[in-house]
Amino acid sequence: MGESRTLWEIGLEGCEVRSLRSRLGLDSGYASRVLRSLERQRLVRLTPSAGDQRVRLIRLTERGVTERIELDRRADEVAHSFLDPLTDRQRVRLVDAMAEVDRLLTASSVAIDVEDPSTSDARWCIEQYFGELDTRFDVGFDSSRSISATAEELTYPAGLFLMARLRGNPVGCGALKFHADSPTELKRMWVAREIRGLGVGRRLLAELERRAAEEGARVIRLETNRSLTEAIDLYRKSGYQEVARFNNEPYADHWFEKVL
Amino acid sequence: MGESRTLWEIGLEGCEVRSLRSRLGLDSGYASRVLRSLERQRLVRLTPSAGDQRVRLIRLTERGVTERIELDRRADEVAHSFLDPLTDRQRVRLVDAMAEVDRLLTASSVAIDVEDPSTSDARWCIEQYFGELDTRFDVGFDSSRSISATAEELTYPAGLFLMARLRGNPVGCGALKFHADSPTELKRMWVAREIRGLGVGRRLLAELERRAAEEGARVIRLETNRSLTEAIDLYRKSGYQEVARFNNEPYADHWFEKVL
DNA sequence: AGCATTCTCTGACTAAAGTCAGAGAATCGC
DNA sequence: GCGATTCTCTGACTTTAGTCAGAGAATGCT
Repeated sequence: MGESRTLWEIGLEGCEVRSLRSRLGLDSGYASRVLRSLERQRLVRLTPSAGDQRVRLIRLTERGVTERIELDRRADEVAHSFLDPLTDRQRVRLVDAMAEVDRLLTASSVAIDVEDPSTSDARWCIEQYFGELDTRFDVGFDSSRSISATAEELTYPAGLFLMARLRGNPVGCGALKFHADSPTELKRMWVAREIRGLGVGRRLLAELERRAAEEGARVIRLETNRSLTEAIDLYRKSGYQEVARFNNEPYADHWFEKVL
Repeated sequence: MGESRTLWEIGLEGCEVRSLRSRLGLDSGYASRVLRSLERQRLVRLTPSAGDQRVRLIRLTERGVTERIELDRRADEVAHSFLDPLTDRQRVRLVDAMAEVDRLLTASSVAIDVEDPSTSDARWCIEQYFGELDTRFDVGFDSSRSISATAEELTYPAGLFLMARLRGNPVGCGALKFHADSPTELKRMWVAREIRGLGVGRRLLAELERRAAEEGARVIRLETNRSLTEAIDLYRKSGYQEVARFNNEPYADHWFEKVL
């Protein structure tokens, strides 16, 4: 039943009831009853949160932890009952094929859409992007020294901001800055490390190009740092040609452009 | 709901209600209500069977066929929604990986057990085996000219009969004939064409050897025809050595034996 | 301070997918 | 011919997994 799933989702550290509810997508009334039933079985303990008296914290009791371990064990048993009749080679092939299916279904679940660059999710993406630049550039990265791409500059009609989401969670972004008298600029291309290699960067780039073309852009250009090798590979494979420096971005080593 | 599943399982040719029920594993009362609901929607027509007035035949009406096609279309749509965001290469990889998972899970669902060689399922397997020999041997195959391996000879303690089943359906067999003064003989190795290449032959052979050893056999031997190349490969790979003719089976070209 | 909002809980209700027992009609086995 | 079995149907009941409306307490906003 759903109680097992809930027990499992609580985790060994416990959590707030509201976060549990939103993670499992449960109705508040339903969640309340499920948790009370777990409490009656002495599998969990509910306590009011210290900070906010409305919020309830839920933790597994010792019995709850035992039960959770038992659930894991039974899941393992099912897995073994599938693997048991197979040879070692077949097991490896099964595990590999399932991982491949999982990867590709994950890839296909990533949705890309225009979003407002000023939302907290969008700002979170951009922070991740800056953080990654800071660790990868030899000299670190300070966004105030770099050419600007503010939320206003990336909001239509000045520009646009694309976000990639996996089951609701932001996992990538990319943006355009339109200019009246010069080519459209590509900015803020970032893909979360966990889902790299699934073609999300390629999809973001293709979608940005499609939308740039829709806005009448003939040429897209961008600058990038030599440490961002995957990005540079992607640009080259997507038809971008290296061109002479066209701006004075202090962190850039390469300038690319593509005629749409 | 389950009605769609039922509608789909009826098939375009219709079927008997009892076979539908056993295929879907439905309770008779529940099935009755589901089918009546489909009948009320004019998706199926129920008629008494000509032969047996207890049995009811179910057929899709024209509306039912349309509905079934619509169900297929919607399933296709879901499949497309998964494939749409992927590149052609990713699609090929997804389809391949899913087929691999399916193959390996099928392999792992095959259960091998000792069964009575006189049941109709066992006789069916042996007929399939004879049928295959008849088409593959240059001179055809007439079991009455071949060395016997009757149900009695393959029943413990004279011998034993293993059957491989996939979700209840027989898909392979293999047998042993024990002898007081000569090596145990291996007979009736057959695997249904649909599930070849999944390692079922190898498992049957390993299980026969294990049980032979359990009965105290030190050596297993067998004869086979040159046209049965997969079987010969399997025997060689499993450690069987070709030996001189040890019986006068008219259909045999090769004689093998393995010391356990 | 006071109104809106958030979080949780309770009670009432619902839909889907069954299970179970028993009955009636037809057929089988001897 | 007749008792046992098979097939189907009906009515009563259950379980699972919820939804919905509203209430109460705590907190946030201004």
